[in-house]
Amino acid sequence: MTLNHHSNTVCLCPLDGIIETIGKKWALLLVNEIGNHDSLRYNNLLKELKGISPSTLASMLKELQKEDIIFREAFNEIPPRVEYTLTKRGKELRIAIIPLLKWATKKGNFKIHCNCSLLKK
Amino acid sequence: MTLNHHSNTVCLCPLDGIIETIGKKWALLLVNEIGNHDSLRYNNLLKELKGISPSTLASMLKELQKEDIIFREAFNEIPPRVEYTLTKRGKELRIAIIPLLKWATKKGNFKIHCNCSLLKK
DNA sequence: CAGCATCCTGTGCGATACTG
DNA sequence: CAGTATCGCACAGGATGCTG
Repeated sequence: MTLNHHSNTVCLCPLDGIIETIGKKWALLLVNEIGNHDSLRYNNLLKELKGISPSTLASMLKELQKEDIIFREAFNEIPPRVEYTLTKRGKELRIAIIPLLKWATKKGNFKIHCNCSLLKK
Repeated sequence: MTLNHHSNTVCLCPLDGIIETIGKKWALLLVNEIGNHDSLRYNNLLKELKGISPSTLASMLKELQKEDIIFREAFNEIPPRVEYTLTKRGKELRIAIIPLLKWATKKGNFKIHCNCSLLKK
């Protein structure tokens, strides 16, 4: 994806690269789910995100780690334990998408009913 | 994509469905390009969005029309003329992604250099 | 428990040629 | 000019079974 610079117009260059990650089917759901729980483990995520497959979850987790959005902490125990949390950047992302959520709720003439506390402010 | 409702947490239900469109490779670039020019024609878009193929452009245009993000106006002339503009909803989308753009510019310790006027406010 | 390896399907998307 | 039709590839992502 090639993005241009224009001083008098909006450019999307900052999104270059990150859109491929953020736009993926489970990316934001994953970020949100972890954010809602502070910390989550692999099998928890597998259950909470109904429908995601192990392989897909694993690859998304890696990708989001690489983008410094989530943090992986492994404990040397038996059985093994791994906790996923949002990084500072990940928490900021969660905030940054709120306008987009608000936009999405206004569809045509009707408004999608949603109980999200953050959308009511 | 299945999204849950939780009253005390952030939910992504509003994004259900729309993410599949917005997250696509050319979607935001297309919205932005049209927004920057007020109005654009098919072949203009083909040139401005360097690298997009005719078929991809055509399918994206259709999808964005269906989502009420862009508007297609055909003139009965020879040769044929078709103008694409942003709908009200499309213009709002363009504004709604600015926080996301700002977020994306802050990558780790360095800041992406970008000349976008809207990002400097 | 937390994944990885493997296989398989759907589809996003590019290239090119053609049409009303 | 504004697309459509056809082909082909790459990859997202599901299902299942295996491993440290």
